[in-house]
Amino acid sequence: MSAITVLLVDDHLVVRSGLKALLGTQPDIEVVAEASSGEEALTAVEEHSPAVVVMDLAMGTGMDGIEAIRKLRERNRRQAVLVFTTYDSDADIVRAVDAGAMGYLLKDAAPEEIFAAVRGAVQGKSVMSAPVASRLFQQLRNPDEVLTPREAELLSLLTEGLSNRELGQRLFISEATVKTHLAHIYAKLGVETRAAAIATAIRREGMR
Amino acid sequence: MSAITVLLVDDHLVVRSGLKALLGTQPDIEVVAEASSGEEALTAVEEHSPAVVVMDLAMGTGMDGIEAIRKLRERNRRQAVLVFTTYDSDADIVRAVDAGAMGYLLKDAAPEEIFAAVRGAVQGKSVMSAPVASRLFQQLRNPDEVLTPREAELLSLLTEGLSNRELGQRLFISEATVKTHLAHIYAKLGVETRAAAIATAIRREGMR
DNA sequence: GGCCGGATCAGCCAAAAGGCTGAGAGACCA
DNA sequence: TGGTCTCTCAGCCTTTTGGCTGATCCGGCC
Repeated sequence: MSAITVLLVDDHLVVRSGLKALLGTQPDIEVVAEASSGEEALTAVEEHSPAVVVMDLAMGTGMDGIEAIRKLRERNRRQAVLVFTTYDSDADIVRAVDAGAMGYLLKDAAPEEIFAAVRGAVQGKSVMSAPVASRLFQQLRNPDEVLTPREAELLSLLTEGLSNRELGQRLFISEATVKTHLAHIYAKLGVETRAAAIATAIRREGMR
Repeated sequence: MSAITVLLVDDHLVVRSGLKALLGTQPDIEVVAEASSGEEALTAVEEHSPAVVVMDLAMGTGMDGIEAIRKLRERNRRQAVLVFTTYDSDADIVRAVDAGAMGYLLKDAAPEEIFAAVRGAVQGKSVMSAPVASRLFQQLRNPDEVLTPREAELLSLLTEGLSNRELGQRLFISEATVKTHLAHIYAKLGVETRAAAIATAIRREGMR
């Protein structure tokens, strides 16, 4: 039986070669190509038809990882894609899964975990790192922590550094209403100050 | 003549093995040890006395890279340390250089650049990636806008959402001093509130 | 029709943050 | 030696923010 063919996509050469070395230790896995951007990934898939694409979400320039996943899946709905990235941001996880990723691994994952994810991906299995999974579970268990559209709008403006007065003016609501919304947002995010809310929002949702 | 001995410090296994593979292609460079945390790095240096320590700043748990550099340099002022990290944040650069780093490389650096930095470090030369260098130049042109190491440290903690009291406790200074530093930071960043400072810092510095 | 969640607003009070001035200690440099 | 920079701290005052309670309005939904 032939080995599982893999395409690596990451804009960092050292990460690619590290992952290649790691996967190379497995006789049933073979890295057949590498790409350093979303664009390159698309052409590399055309050329090599890898069984699995292992992709970083953060690409320095051009198309980002999410967009690349979406395009890959548009062209071939059977294409297995694994996300292999540094940060476990709620927003990124949701967006990646939505775009069609089969699994979501963090870069500090154990080698065995990575091997298992690659093998699982070709069988259509979904594999994700424990921290990622726990985040998703928490979202499912606690729908109370989901922001309403208006709250999300406020939070987004909050991360631009606006004061309550400015928020009110921008949204055509009174300062009192702003404060009410903020109180709800703080409760849902589990913080007590606007500074912590901003920090949490940016780190958790990938806002910037 | 013997090879340049190197200790790799990064909490991501794939990055370590990638870097090791890359450096292994050079006959005059030898990776003699690896560490996945600041604590491990300290003991590994004791044991192997590497000529150069190549270190990521962002360590998942425990001592961060900056702290590790400081401790290494306290024990041996001749220890060459190269920072090898993902983001070119102003604050991190200033703090790393202040802590005693000899060079500052980004993870997407070209292999030749990395080799040159390692070779330069043992001779006491300072090497940095082009984007990092340009940031420093810009700072030199506008010295009024350059944060002092202490201010950068505060700003970094600020982006974690801490209150003035918490900042004081964390840094072992009074709340009054915290407020003084913050006032200076706001002036240099051109903002008026901590929320805006956090937003600016994160967007401008790539902090997270 | 009644219930509920989301969005809107008000008032009151305590805590936190910010603006301002002034000042001492230590390092570094000309 | 004197000047400059950084870090440290204090007091005073105003503005902003956050916690709490209670209230109205509207659109879906059973």
